[in-house]
Amino acid sequence: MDDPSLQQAVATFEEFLRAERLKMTGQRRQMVRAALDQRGHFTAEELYQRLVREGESVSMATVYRGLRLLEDAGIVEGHDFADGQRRYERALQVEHHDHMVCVDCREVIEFRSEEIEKIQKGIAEEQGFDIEEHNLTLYVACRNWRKTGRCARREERERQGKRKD
Amino acid sequence: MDDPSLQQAVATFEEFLRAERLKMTGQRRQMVRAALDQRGHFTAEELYQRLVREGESVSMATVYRGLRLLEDAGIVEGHDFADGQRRYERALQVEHHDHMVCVDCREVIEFRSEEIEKIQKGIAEEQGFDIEEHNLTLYVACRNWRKTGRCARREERERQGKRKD
DNA sequence: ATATCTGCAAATGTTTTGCACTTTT
DNA sequence: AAAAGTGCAAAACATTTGCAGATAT
Repeated sequence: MDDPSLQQAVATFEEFLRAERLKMTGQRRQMVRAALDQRGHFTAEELYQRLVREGESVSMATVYRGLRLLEDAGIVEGHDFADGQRRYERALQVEHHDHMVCVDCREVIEFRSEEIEKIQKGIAEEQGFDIEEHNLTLYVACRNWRKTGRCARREERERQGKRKD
Repeated sequence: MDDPSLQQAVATFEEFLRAERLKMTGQRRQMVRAALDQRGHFTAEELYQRLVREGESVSMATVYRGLRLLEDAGIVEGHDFADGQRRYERALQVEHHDHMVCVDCREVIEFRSEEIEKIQKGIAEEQGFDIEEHNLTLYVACRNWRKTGRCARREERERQGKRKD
């Protein structure tokens, strides 16, 4: 509630809303809070469920509409991991990165390569383009999974008691 | 009809089907033909429309079911360009490449970077993973588009008479 | 006051599925 | 004959939208 980075995010969002002549509402404020507090990547449904669980009064429609605004405002960033549901993650104070997704456990691992970024930029420029955004996702299998048909990390997590991280 | 690469694709598909104890049918044969003949990237709907236009007897359900098989057999490759529709392209005798998609005209430009591939592999291996597949898509804007709000290539295509390439 | 929001339910668009019938093997 | 494939219409999903009433500026 008195998290300074939350304060900053709310301020950023208010500024964005003002510029667009939109309004700050309880639902939107709660979405900012919940989205920042969510660790890792989350879907619209997950954010909605969380808000409901916390007793907030909000609907799926509002969550979808709000996520679009949060994304436009740069509070969250949306990704498409090709599984039919858009995923979001906080974008404020987070340096840009790409993703690896385990094809078995769906765990998302972040990574960053200055070198790849640079090459990408060069390739686009060769063709006269500017990159607006990009998606680099590696779909990976743990080595152990290839051999055993099971994912080491998933098993590890299960062993630790299924807290859904 | 006597395209050797079509013959090869059909043979490859038949082999795949046999191994899976599935059957070759007229619809599936027509799908292979049409898919290979389709230039660029196409959606399930586009392939279906084409087959219908050509007078083939096929349904959307069969196209969807067939595309999954064609993909599993390595005849086509599916991509998700985050616009809500899966796109396919022929995968036989085509070297691996990544994509740039113009955010305005949606044109798809292919490119290839040995260097990026190498770095990706290294990054995954550092974490103990093997890459099963990957998606590298640059969403780009023509420089001209940034200035004028219109896409140079789109205009060029429109000027040339709207043949949908 | 007035423009914007919200929730609801209905609509959307893509892809999948159940089922009765047809075709391959 | 048995197993698999097909078309149809219905279902499934994630996401969007129209609208009437509620709320922020």
